[in-house]
Amino acid sequence: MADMTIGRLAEIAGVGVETVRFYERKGLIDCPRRPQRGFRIYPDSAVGRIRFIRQAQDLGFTLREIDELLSLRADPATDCAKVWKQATIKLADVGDKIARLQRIKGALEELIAACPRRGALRACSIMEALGQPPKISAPPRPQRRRRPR
Amino acid sequence: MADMTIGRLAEIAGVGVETVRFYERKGLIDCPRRPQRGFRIYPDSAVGRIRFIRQAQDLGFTLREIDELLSLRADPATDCAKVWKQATIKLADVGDKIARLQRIKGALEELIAACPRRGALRACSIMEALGQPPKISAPPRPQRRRRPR
DNA sequence: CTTGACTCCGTACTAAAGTACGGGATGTAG
DNA sequence: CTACATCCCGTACTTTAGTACGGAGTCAAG
Repeated sequence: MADMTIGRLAEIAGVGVETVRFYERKGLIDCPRRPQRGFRIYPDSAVGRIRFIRQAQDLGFTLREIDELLSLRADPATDCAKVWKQATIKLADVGDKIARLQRIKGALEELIAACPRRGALRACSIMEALGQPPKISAPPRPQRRRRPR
Repeated sequence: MADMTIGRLAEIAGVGVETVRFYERKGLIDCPRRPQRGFRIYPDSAVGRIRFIRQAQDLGFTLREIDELLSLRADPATDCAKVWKQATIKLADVGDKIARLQRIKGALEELIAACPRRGALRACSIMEALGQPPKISAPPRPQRRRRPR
């Protein structure tokens, strides 16, 4: 099984047809459009690509970040040092996410263990496990904060 | 230092004032509005709350999910078994996220290790580490897929 | 050669999560 | 007491990530 139409691709990858076209517009999947009559024909590797995108999204990466992630394996013409740097940054990012998820996990486990499974709930907050100041220690009031995301 | 106005809270928590009001509207932070003249006054615990929300968001939880997460520590009147169930579900979810992030991490480490830091790039894709079929094995073509998210 | 499923493209709409705006009230430092 | 920073509320705008729609072209089975 190789080479499929957009509908089939969308189906096995578990997304809508429009989503595939959307990702194409965003440059997240290389556009194939073998125009034997205008129809897009995809290699089955496209399935993995789309699955990767969904997974990464579920892990908190934006499409932009996923694009960065994907372009790490891009054309061999790129400067390798640049790629290395990008990968290193992403690695730190991922490590950080893991650490924080592990804190949540620990807190959840504690919560679950502490729960007698009947009666009222003891004081056990997941919140305790997080919310510690990272490093933003209140700059000297630069009037009207602005924080994009 | 306890009890602050919305502006101060927003500042230390590292968000905009509007965001705080937005979270209040969404029921993510309990509305304090001690109306000694309409102004909202927050206890400093609100800082942790907001930080928690941002962290969780960064880890791929939606505000709705965060609400679920937070309501686990809610009022002691709730049935404990219900809370336990919710927590267990979330725990599985978190474990899953961690596993997948670890796969990405491994792939990134490999990529970094394989990169000689100069010259052209060897064939090394992060994509390899993911994209394996979860379980959706193409249902018998139920005509016109539909997949919300 | 018709019919029904599938594709094309562009445009428009939606939902989530904020951000910005504007006009009015309030509180506090000088 | 007056300025000026903050606060109030509601409404409107923005970005991200899709979804939906509609009219037309296309392909394959009967």
